[in-house]
Amino acid sequence: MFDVGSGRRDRYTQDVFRSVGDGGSALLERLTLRSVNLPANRLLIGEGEIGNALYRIARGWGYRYRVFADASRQILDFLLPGELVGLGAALLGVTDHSVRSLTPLRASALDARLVAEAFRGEPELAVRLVRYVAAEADRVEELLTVIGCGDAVERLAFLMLSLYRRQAHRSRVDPLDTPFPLRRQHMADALGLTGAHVNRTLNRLRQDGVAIVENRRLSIRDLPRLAALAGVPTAAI
Amino acid sequence: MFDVGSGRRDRYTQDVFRSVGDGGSALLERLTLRSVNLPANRLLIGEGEIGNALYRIARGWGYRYRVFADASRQILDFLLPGELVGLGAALLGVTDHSVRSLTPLRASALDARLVAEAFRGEPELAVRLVRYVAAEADRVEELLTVIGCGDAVERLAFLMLSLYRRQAHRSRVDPLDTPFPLRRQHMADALGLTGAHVNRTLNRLRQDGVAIVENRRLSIRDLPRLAALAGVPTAAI
DNA sequence: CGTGGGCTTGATAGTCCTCAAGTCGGGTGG
DNA sequence: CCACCCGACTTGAGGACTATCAAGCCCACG
Repeated sequence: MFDVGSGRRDRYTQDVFRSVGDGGSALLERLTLRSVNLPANRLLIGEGEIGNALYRIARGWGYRYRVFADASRQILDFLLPGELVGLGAALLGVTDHSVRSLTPLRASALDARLVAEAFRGEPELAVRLVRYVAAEADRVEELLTVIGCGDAVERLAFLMLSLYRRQAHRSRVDPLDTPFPLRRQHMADALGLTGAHVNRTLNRLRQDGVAIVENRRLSIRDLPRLAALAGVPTAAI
Repeated sequence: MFDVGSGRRDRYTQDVFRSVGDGGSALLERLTLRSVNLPANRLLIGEGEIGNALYRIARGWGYRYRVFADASRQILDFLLPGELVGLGAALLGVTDHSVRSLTPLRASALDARLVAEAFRGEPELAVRLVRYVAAEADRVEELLTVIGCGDAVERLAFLMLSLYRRQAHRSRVDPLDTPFPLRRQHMADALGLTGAHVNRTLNRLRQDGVAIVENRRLSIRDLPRLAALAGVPTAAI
């Protein structure tokens, strides 16, 4: 008996295929098509082509975004090594977002029929896939909340904490020296700010001894304060 | 053979149980527990209790929201008659949002085991449920985009258009006289604005002949212009 | 070494918020 | 039936935050 909605607080569901049993691993192996390599800042999936494309990121970071009025863009989520790309869209059919590499990226393309087969014969895997999508949606809702309610300092604190925790969840990382490959403009586009103001706000966070972003790395100097700014109850750190 | 990610552009997936076949209808009937009635502005599901609660709205509107830093709130989505409440949370296990009635509300509670049973023995229904969650997530991403990229006029235009289209999708409604039971504060909390500024912006939209909100009803006077403001390509109206 | 992209910083302006007072309308109790 | 009352709406003035625009700097890279 697999558990659905059993209350596990597994918000950062990753490694979808790990410990799924023979069926899941076999499916994964059988449906891996090819490997792609991208330099930084290239289109992996264009707006509209989603639905057939399904990738698993082997190395590097990416992000998915929507364009607004053919002018600006909103980054919806960042994609870390080990995570899946295009799963949510594969379930809905089509969505209007694109995916781009943030750093040099290596990903393996999966056959989108994986999803259909999972639903047909691997309910346990299907549940994992759905949980994955729900966790993605949860992150977007968190981001929406901090953008709708918070000022620039709180938004940046949230972004730092969120990306730090996602990395810490999957591997041991030093809070004082975490990978953080976003440029100013990426933070701006994710948080509804401008690059210039992101820069000013980062300065303030550094001066206040909260956190430092430098050389594509994040150094968290005061985790409790960062979490407080990000709107996270201190108990949940 | 049921279709998964087949490219159907069914973004407003509703009536999840309609035409699912015997299994789906039987499940729905068997797992309907009781009916609840709420006056306007009452808590239907509190933050954290989600996961076991699953409702289907029979009459009235609701909305789900998150609180930020114990002070303000972000409305994530509105819930219209016929729609499901708590499904996304039932899949993930727990999320930190609450659900409240916007108008007087009648809803029937469903047994959350519906989800588990669907995955075990009704793959077609499971796919529909997942599509439903994906469509919800899609709406949240649209909202995030317009809040991150647009000004007050564009945000309000988006909200009007979005709620109009969701109603038009399920029943014939007059664009010149659509139900729109949100107060100023609801629009503000959904769009990252203040009630006062929502009011000023509504005035401008009325003076510009785009749309009028009055007496809990929306009157769209210039649909193409409204859509353009909302960031929707004119072809997609 | 030249070059280009990203970063940094300043000055200015605009959007939106805050606070507050006044108005309106619907519901309630006398 | 009327007076009251409370919540929602409306509008104004002032201020805070963030955007815009622009220029110079630094560094990585060819």
